[in-house]
Amino acid sequence: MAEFALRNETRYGNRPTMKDVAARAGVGLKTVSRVVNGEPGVTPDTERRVQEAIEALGFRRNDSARVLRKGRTASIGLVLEDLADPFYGPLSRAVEEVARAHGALLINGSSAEDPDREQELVLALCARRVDGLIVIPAGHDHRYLEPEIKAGVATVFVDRPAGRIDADAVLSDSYGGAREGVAHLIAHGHRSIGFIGDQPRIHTAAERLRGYRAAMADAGLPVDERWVSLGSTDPARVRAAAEEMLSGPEPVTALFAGNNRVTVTAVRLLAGRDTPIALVGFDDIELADLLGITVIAQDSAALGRTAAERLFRRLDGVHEAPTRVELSTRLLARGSGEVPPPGA
Amino acid sequence: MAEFALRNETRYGNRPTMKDVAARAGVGLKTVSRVVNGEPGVTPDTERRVQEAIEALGFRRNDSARVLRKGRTASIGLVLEDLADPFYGPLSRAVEEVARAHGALLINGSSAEDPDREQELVLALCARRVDGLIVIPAGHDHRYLEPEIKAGVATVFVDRPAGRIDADAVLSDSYGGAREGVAHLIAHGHRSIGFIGDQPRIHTAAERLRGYRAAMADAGLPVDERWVSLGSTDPARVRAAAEEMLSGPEPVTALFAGNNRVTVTAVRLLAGRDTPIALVGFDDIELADLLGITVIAQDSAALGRTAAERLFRRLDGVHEAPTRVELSTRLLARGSGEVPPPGA
DNA sequence: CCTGCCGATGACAACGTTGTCCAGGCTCTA
DNA sequence: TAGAGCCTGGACAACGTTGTCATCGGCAGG
Repeated sequence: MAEFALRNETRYGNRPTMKDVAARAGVGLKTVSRVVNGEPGVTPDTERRVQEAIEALGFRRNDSARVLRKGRTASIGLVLEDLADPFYGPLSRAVEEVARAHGALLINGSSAEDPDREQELVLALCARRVDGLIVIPAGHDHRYLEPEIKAGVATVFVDRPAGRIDADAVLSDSYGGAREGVAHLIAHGHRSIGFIGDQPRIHTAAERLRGYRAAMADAGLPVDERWVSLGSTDPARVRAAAEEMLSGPEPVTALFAGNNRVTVTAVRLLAGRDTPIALVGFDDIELADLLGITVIAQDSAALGRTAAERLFRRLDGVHEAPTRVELSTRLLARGSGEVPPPGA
Repeated sequence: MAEFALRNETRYGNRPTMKDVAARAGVGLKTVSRVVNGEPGVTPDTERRVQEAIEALGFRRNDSARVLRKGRTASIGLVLEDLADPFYGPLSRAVEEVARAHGALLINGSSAEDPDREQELVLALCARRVDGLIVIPAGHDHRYLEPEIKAGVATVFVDRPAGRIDADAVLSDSYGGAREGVAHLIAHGHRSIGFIGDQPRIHTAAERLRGYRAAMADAGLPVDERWVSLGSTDPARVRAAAEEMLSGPEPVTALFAGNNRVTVTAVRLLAGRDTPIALVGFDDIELADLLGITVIAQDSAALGRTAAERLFRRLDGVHEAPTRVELSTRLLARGSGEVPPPGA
């Protein structure tokens, strides 16, 4: 496990300190501190002299020292899976918005869906003494966080629950959403429906598959196991899986895509075919309205906002048992999900 | 200007320190430090005892104190305009990737295109003593950064140059890209081409407009000022501007969209019309291939990577004059830009 | 057996800030 | 006019870590 090591070759280019400012202004150290922090008890004249010295020296308070002294860093950590995934943009932005409202900075990093990297990142953030953590977990065992949580690091999991510890979680209703989406396809006459999802160890992928099975069972439809494919969301894999379901003796007439990456690949694939295949995807996609893609939309901004608000509530000292919140999803019918099966 | 204030109500839940570990292991403070940092000169037996104490207490080194002592924070700041804009996802991810390779963490925030907020954020990051800064500037006067840069905070601007100071910048060739895109439309027979862009005070917007004018001039075509509209990228404004250009006595037969947000709105608008209008947009968009949108693509990941690499080169002590790098763009012809004018 | 050396270990100061507490000078009142 | 009380300003310790330097014990060589 690589280390986030500090280098010790160089030091700051000798930044001025409060001591320097004090010397220049001809006042005591603590007086400078008072001025910098807007504390009362400084004559206007003294304050002016100090301000001038600050200006002249280009002094900027060293928050590292401040943090060391005060114990709080006014920063929170956000660990997500991939900054470049459009799903996380609004989420991350919502978190930042809330953090800003609470005067906190955001430190973030991506786990790239690798549990080791997630742990490495989280612990690096804890070493920085972030006040709180928002984590989209990649791993399934978060017991390594126990000492941190006990020590007071507020922690909220988003999009997927924590593994083997009891912690706050803010999720989308993957099960319900998938169930609704598949039921939608069934309602339009489909009886053989394929499901292509992410790796089964990912909680949302498993939940969505569960929703698929539930919808099929609700309708009394059997599920041929060749219709179900979980695995990486690599386009080649998804494409191969879809092609297999669409060919053979008993091809599916509709596809349910387990997340946005799968949906994109499916759309590309289906665009190249002559017979129309129905498609419903989990997650909304930009321009999906123009392409007429029916999706189960989750509100990723609300996910982030809810998680961040919960985090700050905890930081404000609210003590309650960890809770799990599930935000509901919305079916957006745009055409691709309303295609009837051939011959219907 | 709001302050990123530390709260002082509570302290950490009393985390164990090296002193505690030392006491428990029955060794000196410095020995613990040595073990934690993997320094040589510790007997295997002593090391084991210390490790056990660390484990038992759940000790985690306090990097704030470490930073205070060592002078380097091993973190860099990234200030961008909007985390939710898909253009910045890959950029931000690329920066993170490079930072990670150098063992640094990323602290980031959005300016929301507001110069005051940009300054506030940048200075908050400087107070945290980030080692370096990557900034997508919203403002046009960055003299406030001079003391910081002088004090050794490496700074690289991305996407837009710095204002009123001499600093590194990594840009896309907005001028050349727009010129190529407009020339492409001209080559397909268009003579009246509309340009809809972002606010003129934004450098890239101005450069792209300059490219537009250059291409028109190259072809000896006059520019009717009603064909040019700069302003907010709010969909309503863009829509209104486009509709005005497309109606009236002398409607344009093609549109050049100044950035991804404008392109999206334009695509929506044009999708609702019966007569085809040619469109070229600056910035690529996901699924643009399926929609057949011709774009001038910039490599936002390369932008971020290049900037971050430059930053770390400076942090590694390389001293050279600030430079400006311009990355070239690529025209991706997908259909919408190859539509001929009506009657051609 | 003594000297010198080396490797392991710990004592101590310093990093830059803030909280506590005290000193000195002022005003106000009895 | 003296004492009480207030306001301003500064000295000092502490936060948790790391760099410097001294110490201690053992071991090899004389």
